[in-house]
Amino acid sequence: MRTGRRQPERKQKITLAEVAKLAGVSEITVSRVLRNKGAIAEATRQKVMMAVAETGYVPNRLAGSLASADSNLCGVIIPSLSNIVFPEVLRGIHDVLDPTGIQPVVGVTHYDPHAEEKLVRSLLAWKPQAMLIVGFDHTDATRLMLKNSEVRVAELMDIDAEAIDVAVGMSHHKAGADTARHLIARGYRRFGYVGHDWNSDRRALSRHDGLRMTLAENGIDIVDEELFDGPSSTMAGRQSLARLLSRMPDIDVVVFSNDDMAIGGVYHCLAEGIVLKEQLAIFGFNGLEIGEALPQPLSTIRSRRFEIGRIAAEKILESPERSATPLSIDTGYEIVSGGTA
Amino acid sequence: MRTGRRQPERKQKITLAEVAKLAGVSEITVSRVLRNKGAIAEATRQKVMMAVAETGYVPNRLAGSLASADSNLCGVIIPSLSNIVFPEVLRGIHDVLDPTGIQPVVGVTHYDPHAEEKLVRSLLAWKPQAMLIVGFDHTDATRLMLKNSEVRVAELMDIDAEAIDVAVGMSHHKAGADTARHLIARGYRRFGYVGHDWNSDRRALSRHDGLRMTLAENGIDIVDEELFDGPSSTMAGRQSLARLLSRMPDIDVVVFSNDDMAIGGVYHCLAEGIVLKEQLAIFGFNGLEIGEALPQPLSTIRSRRFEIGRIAAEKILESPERSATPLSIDTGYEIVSGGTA
DNA sequence: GCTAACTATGGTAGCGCTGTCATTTTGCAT
DNA sequence: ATGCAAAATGACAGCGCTACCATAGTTAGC
Repeated sequence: MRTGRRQPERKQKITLAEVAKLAGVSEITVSRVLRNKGAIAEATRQKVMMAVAETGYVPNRLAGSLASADSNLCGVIIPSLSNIVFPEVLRGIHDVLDPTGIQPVVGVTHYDPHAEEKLVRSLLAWKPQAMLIVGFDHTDATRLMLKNSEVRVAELMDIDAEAIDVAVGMSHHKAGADTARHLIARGYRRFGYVGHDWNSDRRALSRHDGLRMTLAENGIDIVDEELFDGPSSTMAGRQSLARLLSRMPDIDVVVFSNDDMAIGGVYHCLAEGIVLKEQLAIFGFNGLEIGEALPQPLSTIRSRRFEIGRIAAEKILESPERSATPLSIDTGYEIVSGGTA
Repeated sequence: MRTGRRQPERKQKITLAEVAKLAGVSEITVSRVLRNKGAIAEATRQKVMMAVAETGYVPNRLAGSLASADSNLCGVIIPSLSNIVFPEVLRGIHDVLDPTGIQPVVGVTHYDPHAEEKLVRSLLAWKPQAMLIVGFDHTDATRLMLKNSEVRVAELMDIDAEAIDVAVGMSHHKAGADTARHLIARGYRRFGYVGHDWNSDRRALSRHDGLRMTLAENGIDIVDEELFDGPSSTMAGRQSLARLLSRMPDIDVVVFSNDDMAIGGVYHCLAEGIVLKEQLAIFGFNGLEIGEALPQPLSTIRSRRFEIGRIAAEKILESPERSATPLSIDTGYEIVSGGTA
């Protein structure tokens, strides 16, 4: 007897064959019923559905995908789950994938390009329908794998570099520049900056560069900067602003690397009785809901995170073929005047 | 000629066979090298690795998992991506899965048990190693599928019901009760409540029940409640508190359904010049970082979201077999006295 | 020198599906 | 009846891997 050669005690799994036998039809017919493919007589469909219900059959997508060379999986790679912005992008992606039945497999890099490389490698092994990946900050190997993989690739959040296939996002450099222009127009001249770890968050660095360059073009220097060595957080923003002000009390506006940090700055002012805008202006980045609800809504730039996810997913699903030339989609942003600057 | 029968122009994919031919060994040897399985001579390993590098071979996990009946995929089902708490749980899960190479496939239910059912069905089709799912609020069909699936199942966040396999979380009912006791001990007697949509967030309802019951045991009624018909948000909290106070100005403490809402309440007080704690006390739930950084740190209950994810994932990986009797792990919580109550 | 016990490698048969093509059955105009 | 297209169904091979078993080469023990 050679049957049942492997895993002698393998769980007596229900397969198409059993369902087919019970329904008195062939396997392929069951398969067709389950996939709504091809013409099926109503009576047959019912017989099959009953057999499916009776057996509690659960199809094996591993087998199905292998046979049809079409996995219904989609790789999503984000840098972090600690910050609400990436889950928001994920949400946009999810909203588009959900009705199509494509399932996201999520990887988190912790801002480490080598971790990203490993992730890309192992996600590609699932023959995904597409790969959605945050940023341009890849290793050469990663870029090569993605290029060779023939799957659609979307790079998210940023459009300041050449895409592999499609990039969906905004120019962070330009956002930094616009921040400078906006604040100069409002009369601020003595700029401070409070940021977090640039090594991980390249986009924050990009904004800072845009800010600094445009200020410089207008003959303005950043008076002082305080960089927190770690991920952004409200507490880090609060403490960093305190340190900055103790060194340089006569700054009149502080640009923060993002809203988390900026809200911390607002909290510092509230705690110290510093009158926002009059004594000190604060400007963030992201446009989080929690900044909007502040007594004085946070002045910031609202990025369109949900849309970035949504549009990227849509673009990628549009066609299984990569576009001939890399495409870059600018989702733009909005300057929120707010009440703190 | 029957070869290349399907997808005549199918991408000339590199398979184990090509690598094997190039390396001058058999397929199985390549497979073993790649999986570090069985004894391989160093010279052979090198030959194989060179062939792999040369061809840019990417293994096909669909085939591998099908053959070995072992998918390395893990289903994760959460209600929402809009609230930071679920990404935090995801992070805990991710931290454990990452080193094992198991990849999470994420589904989002939007608090809809039928959406959850569909997700469970389609995730089970991937023959996942385990399923991690938030809450107990399943349809009968969902519960049945999970029970029959033979995969390990962890239900997260809550332990107030019987688990299918393992539950990891805390008692929300008890947290509500402890909130009541804590606030009574601090001398508060005129209680208000501000909440959000209970139909979706059953755990918030559970906390409310615990609060109300324990207050009642102490002869205290909730004076007035304001329920926002939608998901929790800072803005909703702010506006709801305003409405509550306009009806009932002489309340001395308001319990919020969670920190997002409570922080909105704090903002309202800051905006209206209501002195926190003295004129009005505010109490939240979750223990978000952003509440901690407030000028007066938010009084709240800190749930251990990251740990819930971590412990659940660890428990599930411990053994591929389900425990004989359902297990319930209480990760507890911590009352944060804070500065607002 | 000869068996025992490894170590290293290969042959082969599926895993559970689906694509292709062939075949049978039906509907309907003639 | 008759013919013919369309509708239903089925047979079969194979997707790319890995488990199982077999075999060849290598060392050790006595």
